[in-house]
Amino acid sequence: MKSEIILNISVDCVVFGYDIHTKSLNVLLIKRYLESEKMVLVDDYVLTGYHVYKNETLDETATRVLKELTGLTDQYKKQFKAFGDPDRLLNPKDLIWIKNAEFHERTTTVAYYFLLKTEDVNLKNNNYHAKWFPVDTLPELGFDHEQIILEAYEDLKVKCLSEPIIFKLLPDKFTINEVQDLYQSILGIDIDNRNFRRKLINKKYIIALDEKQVGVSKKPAQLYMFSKEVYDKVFQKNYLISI
Amino acid sequence: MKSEIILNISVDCVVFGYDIHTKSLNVLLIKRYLESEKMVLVDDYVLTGYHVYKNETLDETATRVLKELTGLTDQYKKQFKAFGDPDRLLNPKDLIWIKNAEFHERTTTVAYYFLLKTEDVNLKNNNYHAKWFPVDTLPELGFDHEQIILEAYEDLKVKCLSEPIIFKLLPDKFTINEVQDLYQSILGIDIDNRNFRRKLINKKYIIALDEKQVGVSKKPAQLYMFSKEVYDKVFQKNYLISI
DNA sequence: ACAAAAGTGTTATCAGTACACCCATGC
DNA sequence: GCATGGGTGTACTGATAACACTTTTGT
Repeated sequence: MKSEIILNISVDCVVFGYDIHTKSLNVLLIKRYLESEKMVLVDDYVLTGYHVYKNETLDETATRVLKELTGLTDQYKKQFKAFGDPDRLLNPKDLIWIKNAEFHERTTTVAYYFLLKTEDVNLKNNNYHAKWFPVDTLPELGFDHEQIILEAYEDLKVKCLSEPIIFKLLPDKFTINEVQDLYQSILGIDIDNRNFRRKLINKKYIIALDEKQVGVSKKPAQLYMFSKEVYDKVFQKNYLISI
Repeated sequence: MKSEIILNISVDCVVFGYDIHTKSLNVLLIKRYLESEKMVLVDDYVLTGYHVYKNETLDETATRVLKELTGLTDQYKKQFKAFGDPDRLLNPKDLIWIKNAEFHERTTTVAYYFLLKTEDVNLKNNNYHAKWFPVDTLPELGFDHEQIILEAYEDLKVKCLSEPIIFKLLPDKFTINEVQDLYQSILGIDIDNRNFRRKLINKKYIIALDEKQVGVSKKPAQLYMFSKEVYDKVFQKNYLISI
């Protein structure tokens, strides 16, 4: 037995996926397409999202939406902002679209972002024509979803500097250079490899494994893992005021 | 002509006010009181909040709610989280209260916090029996408002370390020691006066005025101001990874 | 003259930054 | 043997942290 939906509250999910091979931070988007006999009415992309059910929490909605699209559960997620402007769904294409959906014109959406690896998502036989787009070359987007993505990205940029969420975007076993590449992708900066390497290796919760890369056509790199247990033990708040 | 309200979406405001004299970071709460012939049914405090009107943005709702309670406009505000658990308003007292108000049982609230000075708020002839409470000794609170306040406070603690929002809680002219006291109140830590003083005075956007405190029964301290213009000019993102 | 808070300097340590070459491996 | 990315060391600089006494003022 399904619960009823709340017509004017939705959750939208910015699904960030890192492609370790192309070193690209991507966003997972679904196709929005509608045509009349004569012409294409709507043809763009949107975030995945859905209404909140009457008996579920916002977090549960987000989890459900992600599972529906990707099959994945237990991925890192963060609620980062609510978007509720009265005109956020009111440009012409969106109105056409809303007419065809069970959707209130004045819907407030609570936006989440997820962090995962593109390779964990199987896009074959996907009902939504979902596709990955690099976060810096987004396609045309419906509703206010471009703004939502950009704000999610901003939040991610800030957060990855102070919390070890970067590892949510990487496989369990990774090389130091892969972490550096990821930081560079997210932040759009260059990082000195020697300094970065020293810094990371000195962290007690970055643990060198007894393993090296296999199947690479070059010198195979040392693999490391991130230990959340050690991190939690070692971590201490610092109250450094840097204004 | 007033717009209709959206019955299941509200904005709640955590109004932080710093009392420079008692060195206390306070939260402004309003009385919730209801009695039958025989007994007191509800007697506690809640945040100020209200439904969103159909034609206003969430930010506008927050601004309106603050103005209604304090008369103030143009105060620093931040939307920090949406709370939408299906049972967030469902403990017995809250149900009694909701029966008496035009209020949907499954209301999602978008929470904001404001930063201002207690002395800027005139609580005489206030319709809501509003009262300041130190953030670390809150009274009994209705709904999920204790949780909302604590999360607002956490956000404030983090944010005041990296952005110059501290000055929103202080008068335009302040002494270095007043800034230090405020940091100590918010963060619950002790700060070395000499180090703090040097650090602050070295900032180009902390500007020494040609003025000293007046009417104090001790050595009057040098007054300073914060210049947002200089801050914006001088400010540059740093990508310091501190995980 | 006393109380109260304002204001001041030095040293040690740590972290960040800048910078260029050799090494190990697969092909 | 060569191309590719992996991996390494040092010196400089700037910021933080620890620490206690003198000064100024109002009363």
